[in-house]
Amino acid sequence: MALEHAILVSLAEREGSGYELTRRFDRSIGFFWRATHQQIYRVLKRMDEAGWVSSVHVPQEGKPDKKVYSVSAAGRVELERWIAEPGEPVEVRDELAVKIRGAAHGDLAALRAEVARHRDAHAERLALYRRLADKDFPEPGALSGTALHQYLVLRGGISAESGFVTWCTEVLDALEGR
Amino acid sequence: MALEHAILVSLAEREGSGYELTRRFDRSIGFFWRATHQQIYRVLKRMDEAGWVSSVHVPQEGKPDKKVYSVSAAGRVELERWIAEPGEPVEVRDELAVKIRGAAHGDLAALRAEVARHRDAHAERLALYRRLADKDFPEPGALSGTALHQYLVLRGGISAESGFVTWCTEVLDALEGR
DNA sequence: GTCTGCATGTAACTGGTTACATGATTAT
DNA sequence: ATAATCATGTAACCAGTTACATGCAGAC
Repeated sequence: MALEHAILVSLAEREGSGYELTRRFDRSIGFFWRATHQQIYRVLKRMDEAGWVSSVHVPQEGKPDKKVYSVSAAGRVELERWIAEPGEPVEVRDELAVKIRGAAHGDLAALRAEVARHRDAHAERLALYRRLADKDFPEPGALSGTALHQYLVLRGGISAESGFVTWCTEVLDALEGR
Repeated sequence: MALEHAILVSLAEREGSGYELTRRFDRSIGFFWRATHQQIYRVLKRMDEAGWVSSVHVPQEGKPDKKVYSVSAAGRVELERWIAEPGEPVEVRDELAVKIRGAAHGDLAALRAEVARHRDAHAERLALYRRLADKDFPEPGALSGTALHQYLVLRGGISAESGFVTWCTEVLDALEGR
């Protein structure tokens, strides 16, 4: 149950409305924990009831009003508790791996095309992460605090995506049957 | 919706009961698509109704009887269709990344311990995959067919787990504050 | 007598996705 | 005109987890 906590982390960095959180989950923190606006609104409501966040109604001109959420004292306690709590290491769950495993029961050419598609998608993601790292953290050695933490998470994304690209390439080579 | 297809792949390799499938999902194919027995029984029932598999009641001595499932013609068609169908590339969803991102709002020492725990778990998983690769595929260059496909999937696991280990180590170094 | 393995299931719940719904403002 | 952005939600559904339930055989 980490969406609550991902929202707490995001709101602790900066308060915001459900809509603004949705934008953030389309980028940054959402690269590592995706969520749709429906889910975010539902969970925000639950968190409000639990007292982890509080909201202020903010009227706007030319735009619809919004409800701005911020982390309460209880929310900060909960966030600290959760960060220290041991969790399960990520488990791989990869549809493509299942397809490769079943390659003998399908069309090899189609599967190769699929692997190439995944390789390209991961390469694009990797390029994006590298661009973000270069732009936002040009001097990694000098980082500390939240900027360092954000950089480290981005490094994890770069590591994961470059691993996928390498693996897809290896699979393609092996399936080419040259 | 890939559990159906993971089961089809597994049953296409060898027929088996729900219980036997559960054992397989504790190893091999389950390393890349985990499932519990409850889920497997439920999905097998649905697949039977859909005509993708057929079952035979097999009486046993000294053990409870079992229902052995095998892939039907319709199931083989469905499996081939699914393998050729484009799917979504895996998305990273990592609780640990969220915790690191929120490090400023928690206890750093506890977080370091948590990262070290994850590093150890991934290192263990990596060692297991390497052991399996050495044992089952001692001559990777000579592989073809299903054995090659199984090896390639295992290579993906090795790549992913070694990526995690490297990343955790990098994070620990950066958070040591030396 | 207690635990492990074999074997199959039901029921309740949680988390996440997809579709539907509304309505104003601004840019093309 | 039409699409995109801002803003918030409901409802139905699907997938997956946890807990509960049964019962025999064989090993320690």
